[in-house]
Amino acid sequence: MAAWGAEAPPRPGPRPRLSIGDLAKAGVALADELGLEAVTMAKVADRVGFTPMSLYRYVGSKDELIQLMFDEMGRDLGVSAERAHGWRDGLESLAHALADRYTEHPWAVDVPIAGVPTMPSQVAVMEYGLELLVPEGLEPGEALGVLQLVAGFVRSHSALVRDITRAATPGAALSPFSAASSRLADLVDPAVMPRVAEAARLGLLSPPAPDSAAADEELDDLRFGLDRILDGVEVFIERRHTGQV
Amino acid sequence: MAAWGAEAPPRPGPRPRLSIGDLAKAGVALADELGLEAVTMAKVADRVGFTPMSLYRYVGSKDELIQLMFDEMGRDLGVSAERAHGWRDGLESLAHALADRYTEHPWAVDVPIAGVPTMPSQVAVMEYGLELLVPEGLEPGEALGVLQLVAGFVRSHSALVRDITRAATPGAALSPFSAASSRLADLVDPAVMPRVAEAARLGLLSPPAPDSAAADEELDDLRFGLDRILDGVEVFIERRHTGQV
DNA sequence: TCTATCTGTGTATACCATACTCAATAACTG
DNA sequence: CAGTTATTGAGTATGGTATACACAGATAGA
Repeated sequence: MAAWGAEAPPRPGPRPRLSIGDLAKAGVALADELGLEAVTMAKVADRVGFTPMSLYRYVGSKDELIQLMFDEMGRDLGVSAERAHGWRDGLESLAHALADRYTEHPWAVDVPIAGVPTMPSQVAVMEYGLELLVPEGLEPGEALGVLQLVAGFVRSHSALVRDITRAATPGAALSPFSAASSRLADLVDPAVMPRVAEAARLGLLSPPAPDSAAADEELDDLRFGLDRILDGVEVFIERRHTGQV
Repeated sequence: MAAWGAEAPPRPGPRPRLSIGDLAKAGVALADELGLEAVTMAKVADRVGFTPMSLYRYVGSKDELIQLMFDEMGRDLGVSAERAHGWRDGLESLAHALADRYTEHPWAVDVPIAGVPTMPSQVAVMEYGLELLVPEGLEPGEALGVLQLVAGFVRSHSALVRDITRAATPGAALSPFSAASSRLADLVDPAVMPRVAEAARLGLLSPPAPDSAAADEELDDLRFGLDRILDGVEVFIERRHTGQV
C-alpha cells in the first residue's frame, strides 16, 4: 500500500514531482478551509499546481485520497506508552489527543470508516493501545476491542460536538435537520414521549448558547463517556487480575 | 419537519400521489439491493414511477432523503421499557436490535450523522433509554450520554463487521485498503511495532475465514464491547445509589 | 546515442444534483 | 355550476463531478 511509503528504485522516465504525502497534505489543508465536500480532484490539483488527471498517477481514486487524508490527520498524536502513568492515563491521553485532532480537522468525522484499520497512523494507535493493555493481562483481541471502543466513542462524540457547534454558529449553513432540533420541543407529544419532552424542556436537545462555557460542556461530555468506558475496562482488568475471567 | 408527518389540510391542486414515507421506503429498498452509492434521485424516481425532478416536491435535497431513509430503517425496533428486565437488559436488547438493523441495512453505517438526533425513530430510542435509566437515578443528560455511548458503539461495531464481511466475501468489490489488510503482516516492521506484528501473526487483523463461526465471532465482539460499557454504567449507577456521586 | 518507460497534459464521456418553466389538475369561491 | 388559484408532476437545461484514454516530453540505463 502506497501510504506505507515503499522506497522506489531508480527507474527511467521523469521523477515524480510530488509525493503521496504532499497530496494528502494538500487535501487536508483544503478540507480544513472549505470542508470535505470542497475536496475535489480539480481543487486539490489546483492547489499543488497540477492538472486534475495527474493526481491519478499518485492515487487510484478520490476515495483513496480521502483515506490518505484521514491517515495524514491522525499522524503523530504525541502519545507514548512509556510516558503514560498506567493504562488508564494512557487511554485518556489517547482519547484527548484524538478529540483534539477532530476539533482541528472537523471534516474527519465525515470520512467513512474503511474496513479494518490498516493505515500507518491507525496502526500506530493500535501498537500504543496494545502496549498499554496487554501487560494488564488482556488478550490482544480484547485490547483491540477496548481500543475500538475508545476511538469509536471519541469519533462519535466529536461528530456530535461539531454538528452542535455548527448549528450554534450564526451564519453557518445549518441543515434542515439541525434547524429542527430547536423546535423538537414542539414536535414531541408530551403524552407519547414524556421523558424526551422533559429533556427538550430542559434544553438538553437544543444547541447550547454559544457562550464561553460551551467548550467546557463538551469536555465534560467527553469525560463522562470516557469515564464510563474506562470504568468498565477497569472492572474487566480487575477480574482478570483476580482470575475471575 | 416533514418526517414527523404533519397532516396536510385540504388544498387546491392535485393530491400528491406519494408520501415522504413512500420515498424513504423506495430509497431503503434501493440501498438494500445496490448500496447507498446507487441511491440517486433518478433511480429512486424510477422506482416510484416518477421523474427525477418530481422528488423535489417531497424532499428539499438528496441529503434530506438520505436522512429520511436512515430514520425509516430505524423505526419500530421492537423494544419496550416495560418488557425489559431492568436497565441493563433493556440496553442490551436495544443494542442487539440496532445491530440487527445494521445487518439488514448495511448501507446505514455510511449515512453521515446529522447533528443532534431529531428524527422520530431516534427520538423513540431516546425515550426508551430515558425510561430505563432515569429511574436508576441518572440525570437526563447522563442518560443521554449513556445512550450515545451504546448507539455509537453499535454503529461503529456494525461498520467494522460490514467491512470485514465484505472483504471476506469473494467477488465483492473490495477497496484497495481492505485488500491491504491481509498484507498488513508484511507491511508492519516487527522491530518498530512488535505488538501489532504479533497481532497480525495471530490473524487478528485479517478478515476471518468465511466459515460458519464468523457470525459467532462478530456477536462475541459486540458482546465484549457492550459488556465493558454496561459494566462502566453499572459502576456509575452503584455509586449514584450509594451517594458517592 | 538509442530505447524503453514513466510523468503530467489535453480531451472527452457519462453521470449527477438541481434550477426553471409549464400544462394539467382539483379544491375553494361565488 | 363557473371561475379562480394553488399545487402537482413533467420537460428541459446547466454546471460540476470522477475518471477513461491517448500523447508529448523527459529521463535512466543499454
